[in-house]
Amino acid sequence: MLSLKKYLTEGLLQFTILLSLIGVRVDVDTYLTSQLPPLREIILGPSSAYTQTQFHNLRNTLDGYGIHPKSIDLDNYFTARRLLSQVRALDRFQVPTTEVNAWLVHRDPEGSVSGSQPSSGLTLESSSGLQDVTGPDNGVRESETEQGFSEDLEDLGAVAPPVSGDLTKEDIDLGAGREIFDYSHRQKEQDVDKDLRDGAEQDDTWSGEGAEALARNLLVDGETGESFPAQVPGGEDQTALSLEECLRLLEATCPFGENAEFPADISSITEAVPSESEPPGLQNHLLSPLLTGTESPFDLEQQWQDLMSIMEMQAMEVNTSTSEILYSAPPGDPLSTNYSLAPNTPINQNVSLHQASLGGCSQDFSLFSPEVESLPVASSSTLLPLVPSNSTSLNSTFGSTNLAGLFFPPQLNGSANDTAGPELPDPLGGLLDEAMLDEISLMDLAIEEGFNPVQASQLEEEFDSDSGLSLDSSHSPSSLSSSEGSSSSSSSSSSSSSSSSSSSASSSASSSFSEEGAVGYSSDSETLDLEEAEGAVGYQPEYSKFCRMSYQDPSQLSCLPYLEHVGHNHTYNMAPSALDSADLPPPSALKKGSKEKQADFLDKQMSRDEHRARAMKIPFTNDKIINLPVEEFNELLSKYQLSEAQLSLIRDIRRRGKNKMAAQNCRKRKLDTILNLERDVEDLQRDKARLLREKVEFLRSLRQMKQKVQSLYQEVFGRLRDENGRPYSPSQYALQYAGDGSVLLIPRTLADQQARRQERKPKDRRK
DNA sequence: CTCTCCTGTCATTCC
DNA sequence: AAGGAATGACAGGAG
Repeated sequence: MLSLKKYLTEGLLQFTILLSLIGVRVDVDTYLTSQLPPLREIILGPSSAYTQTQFHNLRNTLDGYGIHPKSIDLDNYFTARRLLSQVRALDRFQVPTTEVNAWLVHRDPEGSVSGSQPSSGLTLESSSGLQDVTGPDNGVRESETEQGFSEDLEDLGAVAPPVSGDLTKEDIDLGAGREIFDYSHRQKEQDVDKDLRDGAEQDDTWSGEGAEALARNLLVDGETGESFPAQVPGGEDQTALSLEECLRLLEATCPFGENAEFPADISSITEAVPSESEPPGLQNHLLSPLLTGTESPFDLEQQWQDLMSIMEMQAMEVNTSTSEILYSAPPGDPLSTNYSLAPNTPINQNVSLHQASLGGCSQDFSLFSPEVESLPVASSSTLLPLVPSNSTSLNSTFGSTNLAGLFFPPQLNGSANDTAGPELPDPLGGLLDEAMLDEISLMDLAIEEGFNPVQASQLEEEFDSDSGLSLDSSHSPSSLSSSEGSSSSSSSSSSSSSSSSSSSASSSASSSFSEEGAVGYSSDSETLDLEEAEGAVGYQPEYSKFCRMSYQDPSQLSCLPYLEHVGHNHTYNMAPSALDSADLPPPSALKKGSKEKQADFLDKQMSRDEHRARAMKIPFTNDKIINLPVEEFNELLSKYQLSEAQLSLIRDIRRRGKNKMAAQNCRKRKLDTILNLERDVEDLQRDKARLLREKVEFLRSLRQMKQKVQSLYQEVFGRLRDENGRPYSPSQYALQYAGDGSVLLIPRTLADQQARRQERKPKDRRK
């Protein structure tokens, strides 16, 4: 039931967004499967914030080091882990890890405010890709971390000082019988309030100590700076190729070896082919695994995926400029096969040839350039006719015309395929068919999903400008409260260490507690003085503004030892112990004047409940009322002889105080949820863009390989002679590749039938 | 004056 | 059953 509810509330929303991003059918699937854990986290809630747990138990058992299950810190932890995992999972199967990052506990809280939130909120992509994604470890969500820990000052600063007029309404809501709050009570209450204002000068506790900003957490630049030299096939050598060599090449299904001959104007086709040649050894390295089989050792895959991931992150921010590096496959990368094409490689009896193509593919990835991104849309329409035509017009001429069509630049962008396609005799049989089908499917995908790079960029803009998702976290209360959290932690944690009375794990002893416990109930005279001071000063909104949104949780603070050493106080306008001072007996040597302002501050920090409590002469602080564990709270109540009205007020104060904190936490969680979603959207957008780029590159290389195979085919076929020394007619004969790699010269009709057969298989399979 | 945002509060549900 | 967390809804203050 719980999961269902959560799913329906948070999860469904996230899932919807994710689905819309993922699209209908994506080759992303292969990646998403590997992203399952993060995806599930996204769907079911990125953090514990969406899972209700037994906080009481947890809080009581975590014994001082407990991260509040709902705390933003835990959110940070999970978010960081999730994002990191997502990054890792982008290109490989995710191996869940259980390591706990040290930054979680020991991170400098201050760095968060400037380090992470502003960047994440305003410019969600401000940092480099690697930084951005690996950032969580460093500071993506640090501010929230500390916010989650510090909630102790909520009564000190988060409350706008009330005017006494509010009391009338609230008195009715106090839960006590209305008769309790009769006019005399109310009158007295208001009088007390007034007196409090006048006497606020006695409060001398606001130190206003300037807090030191903690050393900022610097985002560690995760960029490796590694450069992976693109491996370029050196197959452009213009050497004479004998028929035997051609056949050998074809048989070896390695048409792109060094010795492969290409027509002189091949350069016009592969305009982006780098001219540099590569060492033969490397070439062999690249090709050898392709010839051996499809199996891909996991370690190799792992390395490859890691490499891809790293390079991906680098290329992400540089966009397409560096993407050519991205796909310079390391030696032996049959993994590229699995990477994207393997699911779409139904080239049944041409396995080896296909692998060779992939090898070339990986080599040709270096050809990728931004301009290519315009290719898929253009070529998709032109390549489509190839599929049916391959099987039907096999008898059409195959020769010089096709050669010309193949090797002229128009071929590259597919325009030549428009005309050449129907005429192609499909000498390559199922190979090209399948490849074409794959390509077309990819193209279709690109079209139907709007994977046009331009559209992708538009999409990004759209998301960036989405008012619903883009939040300026630098202005968000969370970032504001983060500093306060650290500051408040200093006051409360230090005092809590001194207050051994409330040493239980859930004790929320703040400074007021220990002091209060020692001092006890303040005298009436003090109260009166404070009340006088209260009436003297008007409301100053600045204070409430600076002091609001304090999500501090005293219990968490007391449970975090490292915060005890944070000697900062960012509560510039907030009296660290406003409540305490109010209850403390007035210092005898209290000077009026300078102290008066502080008293005003203090008075304005007081919430309505505090005023009420004072008016009702509640003998302990609201902080205590709210934050004490139930047992201690009841114990406290039993110590005093309290009237029914007082008890009722106390319980109301406790209830409201608890609820106030809960509301703050709730809102914070909401905000975090939105930010998480925002971040997830960014990640998915990046993934999407990356996949789009990869797809474009794959298509491009595939096309190039097809052309090369075509040219080789024609080269070989053109050199074949019958027993009379005459060339074979392309309309009557065709070369066919057998499963064992041999090449046969068969009649065209037979080739037609086989091609048709192979064409149907994938179609049926796709249904 | 209106709108928006923030915050506190209440009611309710759930654990 | 009580305590409390979570959250939607509402109101009021402030800009």
